[in-house]
Amino acid sequence: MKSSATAQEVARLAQVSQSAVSRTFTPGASVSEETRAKVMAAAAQLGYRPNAMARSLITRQSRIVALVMSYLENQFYPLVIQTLSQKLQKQGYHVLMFISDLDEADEVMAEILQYQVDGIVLASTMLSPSLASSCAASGVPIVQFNRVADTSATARYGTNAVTSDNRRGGAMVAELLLARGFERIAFIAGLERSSTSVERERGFNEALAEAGHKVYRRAVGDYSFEGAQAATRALFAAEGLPPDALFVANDHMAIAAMDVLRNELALRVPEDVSVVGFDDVPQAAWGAYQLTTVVQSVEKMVAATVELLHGQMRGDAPPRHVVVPCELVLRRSVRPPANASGAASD
Amino acid sequence: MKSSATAQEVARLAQVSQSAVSRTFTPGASVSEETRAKVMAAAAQLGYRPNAMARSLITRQSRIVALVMSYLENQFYPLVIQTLSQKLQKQGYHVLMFISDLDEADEVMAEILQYQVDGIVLASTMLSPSLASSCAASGVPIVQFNRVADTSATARYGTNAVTSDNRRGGAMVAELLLARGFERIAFIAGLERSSTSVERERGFNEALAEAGHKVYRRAVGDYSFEGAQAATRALFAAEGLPPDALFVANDHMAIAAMDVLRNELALRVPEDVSVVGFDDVPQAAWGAYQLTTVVQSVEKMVAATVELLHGQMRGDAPPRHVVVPCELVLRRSVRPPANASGAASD
DNA sequence: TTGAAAGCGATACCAC
DNA sequence: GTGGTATCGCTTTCAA
Repeated sequence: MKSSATAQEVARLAQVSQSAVSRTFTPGASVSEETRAKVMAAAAQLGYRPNAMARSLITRQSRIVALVMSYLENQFYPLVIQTLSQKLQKQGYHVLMFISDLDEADEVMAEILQYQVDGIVLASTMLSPSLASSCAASGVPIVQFNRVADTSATARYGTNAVTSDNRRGGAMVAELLLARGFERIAFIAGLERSSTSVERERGFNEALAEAGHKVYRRAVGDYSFEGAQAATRALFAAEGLPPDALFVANDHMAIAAMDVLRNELALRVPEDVSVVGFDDVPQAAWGAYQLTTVVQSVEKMVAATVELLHGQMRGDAPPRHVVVPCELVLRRSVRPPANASGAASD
Repeated sequence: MKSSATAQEVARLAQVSQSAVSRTFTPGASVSEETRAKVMAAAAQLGYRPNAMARSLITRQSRIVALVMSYLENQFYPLVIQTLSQKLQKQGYHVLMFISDLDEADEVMAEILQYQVDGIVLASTMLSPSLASSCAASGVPIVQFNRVADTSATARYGTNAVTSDNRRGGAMVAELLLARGFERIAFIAGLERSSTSVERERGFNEALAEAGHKVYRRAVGDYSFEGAQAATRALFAAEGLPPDALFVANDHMAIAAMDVLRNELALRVPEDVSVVGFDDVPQAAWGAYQLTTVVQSVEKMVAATVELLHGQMRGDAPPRHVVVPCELVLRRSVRPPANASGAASD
């Protein structure tokens, strides 16, 4: 048996019309209990399942959402896949994965459109103008996840976005480090052109400035493990006193940084240098490092994404940029206040 | 513009038949340069892309492969997604993701089959007999990745599998630990019913026995982070001398174990206890721990999977169980030989 | 409630 | 090489 049974065959076996079969499998259609029973019996016997391709050809709904990502090394993204996929599955949608380097985005876009997807989620990838316009042209709703293209383009093409409050998150880090009395605070940026890195740095710098401080040293890690390792080496190889605190634009890079600090430079964290990250990676990632980080909730972000997508797919709801608040979670990679070493208060 | 252009419209604009349009977009069809040019121009103008749904309806090929996974916490699996997705994309296939808890496997299966996928990759999930039979019935080739159901079922339904040489890998660990002179070697198992854990343990025990040794203590971690933490606590809380070496059935759990050793029990790795894992997780995961591990190459395993799938989809090639060799990679989580502490030789 | 018939958008087989 | 036509499996009017 190569192909599974068709509605035609089920109809024949059940002694009803093909339409009846169709109705039986269409929620909320009018079928008598009797016919339905006959159809279900026949269907079960033949192992019949409606052909989603044929169905979507006519309903113009594939119930497929495309998820585009550029790389999964960063532990944050697997979590996104899992959460998004599960939430969508509950609503009867499915995720078609596209791994794409940034330069082949247009090619990928063409493939996506062929599958008549109902929506697109763009994660860890910037929406190029050409991509945005081909989306707009095809009328497929698209949500940018975690990163946004420059707002001008977003506004122009009416695209949606879900990000966390990166700017505020960056500020929270600055406030923490200043309150703990650090004096030589360094920063490792991600991809210079990504909105996440830019916003986090902006908030960070603003808060430092407000307190009359400024960043001590700065390097770029391009959101890669290797890049962050190199950036860390550079920050600590420069002449003058080494940094006493380090804000890294995401957890993935923060882990790389701590790896270098501990295993190459023989520095202790947090005794010699404190480290703060950003994102939300599972404990398996930050475990050994007990990384203090600004957590952006995958759960909330994905929920917002699904909701946005839904609204767009129904046709109501205008495009929006949803900003999810984030939260600072203290762990042992930041040195506690000097006057409170040990006991908490009292 | 809601829906994109159809071949019909392109044909009209290009002043050719719809067939000509179809041929233009069918690699290796016979179209004159002239027609092709006319069609391409019209297509470009209308933003035409063939509708994959309609196409697959008639070609009976969706060029979609379903990937079923149960959880992505284990860093090994994101790598699998990425590699598999990229390799398949290169061949014109795409990955439809299904996250499934083991108990809802049948439900998921039904959904998968609706999409007329060309193949199924089952990772981190066991193939239940019912699942296997519904696959066999539908004639969709299926490859079990990394785990296998009991071989009897595999043979019966003629399913494919790709695993690494877990048994030999387990033996390699035993040989290493014995050669280094450890005496109280403990083991943390994964899911007791999974072939990976069973085979790794079997090889491990066999090699120990061959040298006249046996495992000192044993606990079960169920392949979860929390389970492995608890298992580690149990192993070291038992009365008597604590283990001096620990073989953990996968890296994900090994990281959890080392987390407990270091952060809860204040033990040093490898000075107080050596640890060995299994799998192939990225450096971001093992970095701080410098975990010694048996590496099963994702690259090779995925390559084998794609090849298997291909053979099955073409119809030639019999079902096979491909066993990929694995390799022991030494890092600092295992104490070096006592007589060679420091310099390597000389 | 039911069945017959008209497509959805593309491919494949056919004569020309 | 090209254009007509049947067909893929299903949903959806529309009469009955």
